[in-house]
Amino acid sequence: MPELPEVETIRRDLQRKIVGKKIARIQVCKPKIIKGSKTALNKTLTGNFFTKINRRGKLLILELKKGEKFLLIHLKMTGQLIYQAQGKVTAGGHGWPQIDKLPNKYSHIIFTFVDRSQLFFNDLRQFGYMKLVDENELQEVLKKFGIEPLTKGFTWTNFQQVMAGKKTSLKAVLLNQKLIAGIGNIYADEICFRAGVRPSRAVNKLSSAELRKIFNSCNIILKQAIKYRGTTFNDYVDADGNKGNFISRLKVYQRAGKKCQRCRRSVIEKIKIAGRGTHYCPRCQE
DNA sequence: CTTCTTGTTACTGA
DNA sequence: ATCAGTAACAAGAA
Repeated sequence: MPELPEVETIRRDLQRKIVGKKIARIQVCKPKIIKGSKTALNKTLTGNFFTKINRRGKLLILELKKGEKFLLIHLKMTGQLIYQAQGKVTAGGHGWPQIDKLPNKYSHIIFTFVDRSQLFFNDLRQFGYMKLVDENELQEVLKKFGIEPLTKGFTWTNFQQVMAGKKTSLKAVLLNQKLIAGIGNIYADEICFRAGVRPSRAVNKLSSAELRKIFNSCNIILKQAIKYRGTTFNDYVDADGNKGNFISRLKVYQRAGKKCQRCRRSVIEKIKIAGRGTHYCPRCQE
């Protein structure tokens, strides 16, 4: 699932690959992916180019020339953005092709640039979307996001303020995009493990020391995951179609029933919190 | 066949 | 106001 580290990896890839490249045409194979007017989107994008690729939480914000319009892209669970130069198979690594020949049956939107290179929006479950917005609409959307990890605003003081008085579980708070932006199910579990705190704990019952560990773990886990270009469990790939490498560093997520690598004694348990599968070590997490 | 998975929003009931 | 729980969206894996 693309969470902050995966979306950030794609953002950096696209920033390098498509900024300044003139769009020749857009094929909309699955209209429902586009929220709002399809003709307006087509008209605005064709012949235009992106000047900058930004991100807020798990949302990509592609800025168009003169900054008057923005293309929002959310990948939800199974969305992919894969860029290919004309006639080139860029995917692979170890000589094995990791993606199908594109477009495939999940390629719902296709951008073709004037140099004949292409950007494919693939989405198996079709939950992801694209939306064209103006500056005002963008600000409305951005208002709903909580503090952004790995930025200047993600301070210990702000973090404490966000957590203050929350009676709900730590897991629910970490997943709540209105409080902290960008953390999803994988990294929420990994952050709790690193902090040594059970995700089921009520936030208002956590000590200041525990909160501090959670704050530090947010920074370390997310930074590390970006360094490893994200986690591929099912569908996530970067803009070249390559898998992320963080999966080998996962300590609890998808390790239910396996021995904890830290204490080497307990077995990772899986329960449901806030409606989500939640993994933790009963010995390492209090 | 059923159940589970996940990001987000919407809705209901406490 | 605040929170928990669930349905919905879709498709595939087990």
